Amino acid sequence: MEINWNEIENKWRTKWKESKDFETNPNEKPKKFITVAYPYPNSPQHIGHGRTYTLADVHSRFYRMKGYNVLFPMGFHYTGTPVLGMAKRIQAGEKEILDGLRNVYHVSEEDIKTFVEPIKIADYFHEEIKSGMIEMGYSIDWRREFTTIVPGYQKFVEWQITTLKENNKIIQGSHPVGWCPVDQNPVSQHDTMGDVEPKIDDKNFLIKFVLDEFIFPVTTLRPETIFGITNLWINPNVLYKKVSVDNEVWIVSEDCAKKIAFFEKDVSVIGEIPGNQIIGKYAKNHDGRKIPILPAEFVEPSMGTGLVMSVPAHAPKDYQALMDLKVNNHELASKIEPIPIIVTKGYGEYPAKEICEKLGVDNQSDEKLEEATKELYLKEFTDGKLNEKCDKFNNEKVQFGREKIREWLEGNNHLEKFPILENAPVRCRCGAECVVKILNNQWFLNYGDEKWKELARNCFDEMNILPNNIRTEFKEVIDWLHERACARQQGLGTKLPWDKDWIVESLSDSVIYMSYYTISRFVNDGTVTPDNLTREFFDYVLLNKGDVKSAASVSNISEGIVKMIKNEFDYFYPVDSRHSGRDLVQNHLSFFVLNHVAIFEKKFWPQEIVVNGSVMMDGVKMSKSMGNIIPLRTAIKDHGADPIRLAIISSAELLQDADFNMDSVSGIQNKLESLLEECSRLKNNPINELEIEDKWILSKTQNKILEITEAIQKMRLREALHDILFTFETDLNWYAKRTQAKGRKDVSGILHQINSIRVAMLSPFAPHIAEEMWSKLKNSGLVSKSSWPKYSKERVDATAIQSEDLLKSTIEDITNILKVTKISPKKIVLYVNSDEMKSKIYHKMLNIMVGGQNNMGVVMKELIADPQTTDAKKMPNFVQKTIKDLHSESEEIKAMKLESTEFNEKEFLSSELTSIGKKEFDVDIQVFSASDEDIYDPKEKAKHARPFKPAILIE
RNA sequence: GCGGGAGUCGCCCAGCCUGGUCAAAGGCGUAGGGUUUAGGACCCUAUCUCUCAGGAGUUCGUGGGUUCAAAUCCCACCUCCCGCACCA
Repeated sequence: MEINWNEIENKWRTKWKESKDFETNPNEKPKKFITVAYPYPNSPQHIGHGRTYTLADVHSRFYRMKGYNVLFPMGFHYTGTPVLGMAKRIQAGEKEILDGLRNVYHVSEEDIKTFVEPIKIADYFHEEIKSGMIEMGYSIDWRREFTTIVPGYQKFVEWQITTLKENNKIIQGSHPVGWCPVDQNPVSQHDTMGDVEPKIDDKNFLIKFVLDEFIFPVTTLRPETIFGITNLWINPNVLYKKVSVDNEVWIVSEDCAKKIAFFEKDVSVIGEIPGNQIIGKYAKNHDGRKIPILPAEFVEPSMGTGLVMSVPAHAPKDYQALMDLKVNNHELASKIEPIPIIVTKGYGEYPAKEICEKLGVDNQSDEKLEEATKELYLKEFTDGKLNEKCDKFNNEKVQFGREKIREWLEGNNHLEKFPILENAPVRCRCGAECVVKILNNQWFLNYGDEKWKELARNCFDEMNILPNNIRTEFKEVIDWLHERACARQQGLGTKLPWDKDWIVESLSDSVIYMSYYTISRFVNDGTVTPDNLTREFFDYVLLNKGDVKSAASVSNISEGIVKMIKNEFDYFYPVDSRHSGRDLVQNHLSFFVLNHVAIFEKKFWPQEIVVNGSVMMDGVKMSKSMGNIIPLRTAIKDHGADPIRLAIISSAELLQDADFNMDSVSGIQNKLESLLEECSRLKNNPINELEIEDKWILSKTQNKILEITEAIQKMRLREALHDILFTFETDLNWYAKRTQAKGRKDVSGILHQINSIRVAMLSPFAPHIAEEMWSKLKNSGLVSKSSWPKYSKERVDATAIQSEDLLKSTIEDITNILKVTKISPKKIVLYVNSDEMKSKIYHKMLNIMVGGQNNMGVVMKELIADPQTTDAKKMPNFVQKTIKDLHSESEEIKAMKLESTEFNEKEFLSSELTSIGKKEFDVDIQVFSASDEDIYDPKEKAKHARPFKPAILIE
């Protein structure tokens, strides 16, 4: 049967829409508030984006069927800069981006023309993404939709950021950023040529020496080496500048003078001095020692200050430069000996000397020096220890000592940060070369605050995190977080209420917005206007601060409306489940928790976080440049929404990266088609007296309900789906075999019942086709509104399960013998145990072993201790073999056997095995009890029979 | 460096949290059979080694340990992947 997916899906979507099933208001039922990180609309969503939303939708639909009042809303995050960069590139007519829009995203020329305006881009993709979400069948309450630049939301963010500031969570400070000197703006990846992120290295430092009336600053990555300094290097061929910096005068290279002008310092060049005029002078270090200044050509004026300090014991370049001078009998240099300050395993006193000799370095322009430097720096950093020359830092490991020395020097005004562009040169789109600028008036959220962190930890401790093994990662993130800039100078968004030069940064205006979903529907339907959303209003509704009277009067709305909105918030909050991709663990999800604990009282703290991995396409990462992006809507059109949903879910468990491929989609299509076909065939006939296999399959169905429900609760959707679609099939196949062998024609009613349960459980995963199946089964109403199948232990028939199990294992044994012996059977005879003592011992052993005990000694001891079974010591062989039998059985079966009532093996096998055995092996099967008078037992097999393990004779 | 994660029977990948149901699911590949005018698609069977009686042996990166029992817990080591910020 060919399925027209789009047609079926459309049909059911219309039904859902008409019945307003997903529009959720407070009612008397328990609620679940499930949210997903809203999308940033600068491209259509592809299959990868679909994953998080699909998982959340399954989650929502599941709880809806479980009887909860589920709110699943959606918004759109316009805040940020990427569309600005896009608009600029489109304005400039850049071929790459235009081709992408045309060929990958299929945007019409007309629409592209409007894209010179950033908001038009966002608007376009907003609609595009929304359509895709609807087509995927997401059960979203669209009445609550908003974008982050609508006035109501901005009011909310203003309130949020003001509240944070008043709670002392926001501080001002300095921060280095990538900066375009021409545009006078910070640059991010989207603003640069080739889309490179300007990387700032802030592990670079400037150390001040004093040379007469001047400051002689050098730059270094290793502040700890000041203890091993022997001299300073200057390039004799460079013309240095005398520069007034605040109230000091520095000698630096011209390049450096330009850089520090962006460090919020007062900088002006007041003179110059050739490098060779400084050679031979002395500069004083932090403890007043006089350090000679020597010439070295490797010193580059573009690096740092253009001046370098020399640590010949540990820096290969310094060592080699010193050697070069000594070879030329430089007078000053010949008196200098390296001062070792770090002890490292595997190296002697002078590591730099050793490594230069090992690599065969010739002179200071030797390329091998780079390699030597890299190797030694790393080794000394990871393994090295500071020695007694380092004064109070003696014995510190370099990794920790470096930081301490830095702090100490900085405290004494001998050291400053000197951030550099790690991946220079980075060019702005305007063509200018970017620099590092230090902003002194940047606003930060003070995530480094220990008290704040502690609150967040409390929240995490009580929160459900799925999968749980990502919990440690959150702990680490909280430990590691520190101040984070929360405002920037460009992009879409909300202005800082107290400093209108700044816009609230996009990761800071998206942390507690879930609460706004409880308000947005009243803004959207006109109950309130953005002007009504005053501070007093939010304080009352969200924080229960103040009283309804003044909140209403200040906001200029009725008390009834304020109460109604507060009621809505109180009903839906807190967030019961927050879904997001794993890439947001380090930022959004952690900020989400931090901001909630900073603003809301404890009962409104988030309850659960669900994190999922990303999606690969045929085993490789999806990327525009690879051209392997499939827009979600295209995929839906080609394959149907449900097959895509299932393919995404079935390809990986939560945190795993899912590998999406078209083979699995068509496999799923086939599966669903045959299931639909079966549903059309099944009649809801009355069910007659149940036979043993009926009881078995119904019991199995109960077990499946239990397993699947538990799996979904843990968001192990892949496992659940797999059970619904495939594992179920194994049991149904066995059932079919059994009923066919018996020639039964009356099973349609039972299969109808089982498949109804199956379809109901499939419904959250593949909602459209499940509706279709449900209607083909002629069940009433919508399956999405039916209730989730309930597990009841009473409906599990332990005897049926153990007897079917006996049947299966007996057939397996016969097959096994046939396989090994390669004989074709003419006659099969079974002998079941009839020894009462064996049965008694067997039961006793079940009792002993059901908890997992399987030690022969222990089992035997317990058997002998019981007078009923003390005879067990006469048959150790039997006990040992039985231990093996039971050992290889599942706990579930063991428990079943223990539970089940008296069971007659012979009767069961002779009535049931004959039919199925005939079908399987095409011979008649005879069953004897070992004690039967008329037994046919030419090979004396009967005595080997054990309970649930009949002896077998094949001729 | 700091932090997180992974290494499973030809390949991909489940199992590990909660030890025994594990020679270890599923998919691909391969082999044999069926169906088909052919290609394709589909169905059945087999797929660590040995074994003519339902059995035995050796496996889950390497080496140790805990335990009656380890793919699963602990320790060490090797290899690989990812994140480190003001960016959504």
